[in-house]
This record gives sequence, structure tokens and C-alpha cells, in this order.
Amino acid sequence: MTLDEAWEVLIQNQFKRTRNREIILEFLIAKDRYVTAMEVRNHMAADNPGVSFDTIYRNLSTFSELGILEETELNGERQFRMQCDHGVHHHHFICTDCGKTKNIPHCPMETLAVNLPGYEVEGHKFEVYGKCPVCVHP
Amino acid sequence: MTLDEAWEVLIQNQFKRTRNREIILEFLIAKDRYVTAMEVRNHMAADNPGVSFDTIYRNLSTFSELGILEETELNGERQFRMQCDHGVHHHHFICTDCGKTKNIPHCPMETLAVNLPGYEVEGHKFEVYGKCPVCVHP
DNA sequence: GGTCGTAATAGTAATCGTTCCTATTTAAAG
DNA sequence: CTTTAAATAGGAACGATTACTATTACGACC
Repeated sequence: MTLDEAWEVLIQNQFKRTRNREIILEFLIAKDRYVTAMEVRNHMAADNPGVSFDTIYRNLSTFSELGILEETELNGERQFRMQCDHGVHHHHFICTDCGKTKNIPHCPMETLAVNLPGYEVEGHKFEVYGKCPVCVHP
Repeated sequence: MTLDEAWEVLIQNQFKRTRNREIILEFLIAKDRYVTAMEVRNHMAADNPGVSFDTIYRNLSTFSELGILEETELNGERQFRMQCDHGVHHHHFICTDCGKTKNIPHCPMETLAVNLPGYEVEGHKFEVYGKCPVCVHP
């Protein structure tokens, strides 16, 4: 998702255009991988040393709810990355070294739901961890 | 896994037979679902009100490393349950109401690894969330 | 451009789960 | 029974996240 597309969603939902949000979005677009709130804070500190964690978490959560970001939980931390594939359902391989992700378009639920009769499926999580080709050969 | 099987593994690895461990194991066998450290503590308090979280986490971690327990991360918390299927690789449906789990013997990695050329897969996580048949009709 | 109402924020405190530390206790081997 | 190392209690410390409140800033309207 591009910066313009993200702002379009935000403005459509009556959110204001602030410098903090601009910096957060630019950072996430540039990174193109899962980042922590702390990483966002460290990057923001250059422009706004007094930024509050409240601001960071509130905005990241908002972006996530609006589908601008994807969110996961890794090593006991919330992690965020730009929405890829324009919101089309997918999963990720996540490199445990550099954090880079690779899309996995295939979803295991397609072939699995039939095996849960009587159950009401609400969601699922599928992630593959390991080393990406770059990090395999250091 | 039964209590006897768990103790067999522990004794083989030179761990001592303590009352704390007995209570933790009995609790987990009785529950047959993912539980938090806090739930373990609350149950232990009846027998041993002064039990320390250090003791609980240390033992749960030990059990997990020895394959006596399975561990996952749910809602930002570590959760533990008895090893099922005698350690044969599997996944879980987890009921978001009662916490009960249902085994999913099929693993999506069987059909997927081929699509990650050059990548070194180290692990994966696959969980399905929703309501079990009992919780669908309250 | 100025004013106004509300969203957004900074700064800080509080919470929660987990881990660390150290003196004491206990299992179990001799 | 003694001995010794493992196990534990109790509490402090930690890191991530959330909550609170006074202040600031966006942007709609005039």
C-alpha cells in the first residue's frame, strides 16, 4: 500500500493529517517488513524526540484496524508491517535474521475447513519462520 | 501424555520428584487445554499459597523443552498444555470461549515447502481459532 | 487570516506478564 | 544421618503495553 492510499483510507474515516502519522507511514513503507513499536519510536526520535508510546501504539492500532497495516505477534511483541497484496488474504514467510517477509499466497484453510464439522472458525494464523536466501549465505 | 510418562521423562533427565511438579502436571493433565502461568498459580495456591512465579515458569519451561508440554503464545501470553499425540507433529483448533483444543493432524508445510526455493525453513506456526461445537450453542 | 471545537499528542504513571537474584529448603545419593 | 546440588520462596527488576490528563494542533467555518 502506498502513502497516498493510506491517507485516502484515513481521511475517509475522519482521521486528521498529522506529522506523526506521516512519519510512521513513511517509515513502514520504507521498511517493508515487520517492525516493533520501539523501532518506530527510534526512527521518529530524529524528528520528534518527545514522541509518546501512547501516540505510537494508538496510531499503529488504528492503522491496523483500518487495514492499512498487518499485525502479528512475534517473540512476545506486537509487530506491524504495511499491508501487501492490497488486502488480498495471504500469509508470510518471515526471516528470523533480517525480518524480511515473503508472501505465501496459498492459505491452508482452503483445504482444511471441511475437517472441522460443527466448529465455527473465526480466524487462523499461519506463519513460516527461517532464513531468507540472502541470510542463508552470510 | 500421562503423569507416569511425564515423570519417566523427567527422571531420565535427572530432574527431582517434587510436590510442585506433581501438582503442575496433575493440573495440566486434568485441564487438557492451553492454560496460562496465572491459572497454574491460582490452582497451586490451594496447596502452596506461597508458590513463586519463578518456580512456575521454570518448571513449565523445562516441561516444554522436554516435550512434556506444548507451548504457544496467545493474546500476548505464554500458554501451555499437555503434549498430545505422543509428540507426533500436529496443529490445533483452539476455542476462543472455553479454550478446548482439537487436533489438526494435517500440516500445511507438507504441501508448501516446495514453494520457498533458496529459503531455509526453521519452523512454523499454524493455529485455527473459533468456537467449538459446545460453545457454538450456548 | 482569525476563532473555535475536537482530535491528537506529550509526558508520565501504572499495569501486566515474565525474568532475575539470593538466601533458604529439600530431594535423594552415599 | 550427612552431604550436596537442585529446587524453591520471596521479592525486586524488567520490558512491553496501556491508561490518564493537561496541552497542542488540525481543519472547518466565518
